[in-house]
Amino acid sequence: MKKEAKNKIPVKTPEHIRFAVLAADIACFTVRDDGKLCVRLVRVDRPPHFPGIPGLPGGLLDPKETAEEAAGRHLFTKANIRLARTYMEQLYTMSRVDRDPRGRVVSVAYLALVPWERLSAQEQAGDKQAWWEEIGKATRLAYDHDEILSIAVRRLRARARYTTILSRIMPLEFSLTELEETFEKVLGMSIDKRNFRRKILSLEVLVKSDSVRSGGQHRPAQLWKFKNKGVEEIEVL
Amino acid sequence: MKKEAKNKIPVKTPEHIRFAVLAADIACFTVRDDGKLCVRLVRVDRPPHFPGIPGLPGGLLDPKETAEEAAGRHLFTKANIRLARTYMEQLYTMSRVDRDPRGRVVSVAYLALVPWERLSAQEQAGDKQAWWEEIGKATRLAYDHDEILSIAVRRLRARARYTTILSRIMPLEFSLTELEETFEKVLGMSIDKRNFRRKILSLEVLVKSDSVRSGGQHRPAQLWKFKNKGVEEIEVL
DNA sequence: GTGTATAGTGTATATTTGACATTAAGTAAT
DNA sequence: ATTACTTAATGTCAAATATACACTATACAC
Repeated sequence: MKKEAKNKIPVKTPEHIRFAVLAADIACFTVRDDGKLCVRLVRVDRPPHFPGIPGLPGGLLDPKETAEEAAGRHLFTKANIRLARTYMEQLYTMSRVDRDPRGRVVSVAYLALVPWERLSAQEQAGDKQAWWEEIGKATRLAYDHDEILSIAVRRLRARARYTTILSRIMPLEFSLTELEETFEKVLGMSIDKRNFRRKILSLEVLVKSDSVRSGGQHRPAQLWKFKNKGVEEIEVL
Repeated sequence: MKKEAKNKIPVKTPEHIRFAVLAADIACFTVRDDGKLCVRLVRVDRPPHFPGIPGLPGGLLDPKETAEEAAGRHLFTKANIRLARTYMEQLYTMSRVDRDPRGRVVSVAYLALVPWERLSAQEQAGDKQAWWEEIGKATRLAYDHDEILSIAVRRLRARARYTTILSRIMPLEFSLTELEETFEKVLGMSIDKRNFRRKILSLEVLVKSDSVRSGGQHRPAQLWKFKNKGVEEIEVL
């Protein structure tokens, strides 16, 4: 219990005053080049409750920091993912009184997306401190991070259907097959190739790139990119 | 209204520790019997910054309380709306450092809906402390409550389109015309009567009630109710 | 019984969706 | 250069859904 002092985290809110410790946690997703939808996990080392247990990256807010800024900072310091290429939106605020065994900590959770292609070798890599974990591999996470993760996946699925949010997890240029596979991975369903192409092209959110993806021993694929960088509210599927 | 609370609120978070004051604010909507979409406002009396300025109901979290519990409590104590008949969902967490001139206060905002019909006479009433204000009457609100309100209206509109959330703002029984008018008010558009009826009935979320609404000097309307109490994820319009 | 006000209904057309199979264009091996 | 292989790219028909639009029904007040 005296770990607290060492970590400098004030873990007990006095009962009679109404301060709380604020944290930000991030569910950061990518689609790895093997096609798997993955989330960035870190080793949470807080005995006795969570000795070497995995969890989402996160940490406390500094006094002069918004929750979003803290999320970006901790995503970098804890999980080694730089914010620059990362899309982030607020997800849900977790305020259960006993969610942190050390004391009252309210956490603002964020959903983040980053294209695998835009991660550095170091960011793609995993080690004992931080790694990419395939979604669906049901690991038990520290605190209420299981719940955050499940809210994040639900939200990602919903937003994939009626916004262009997946533009923020795709590489700059991609083939229609790659885009379709990303939809299939995220939505967990298979999609008819011809119908998908007709629909996504009719939305006019894509533009042809100059280049093609050659490499395999087969016909090269035309590459496309999203017209706009933002996340647009358009019914996709 | 506890006057003592005012004095006991620590308004300045010390810079060197990472506590924050936590609050919950509520954007609570109803459709008044005159058909207007309204939000519940309260008088915020915090000179020198907000002397008698309107704002959303809200207040601080108690140490043993979730944000949602605090939202329900303050909705009652500040705005005199009982939670029992009220639907509530988390909206957004506001964490700008200077959002409260008194010091660092992070607020978890909630979206609430309540059927006008289920409000008591006292809850329907307005006085100088709390009242129903028509949406669109651009009053400037205290803190960042303008922003919360605008996020809430956007969210309500989006959710009205692909969920049955409006079931939570309708009376127990209603005519199809009344339901259509609610959609029109919330979405800010006019809807074809016949197409609306065909669509909403095809979703099979409504059941006929036994009664009709008579009263005007015209043909009485069949009344309907929602099959389920919950908010279902179905594409409505 | 006449006037009035809102409730309630149907149809034709355009658009979108869903199901489904073949040809096109490169690479590699012979 | 021919062939085998692999993924890219494309079209059509039927069904479902969306849109546009106008008249009849029923209760009440007078």
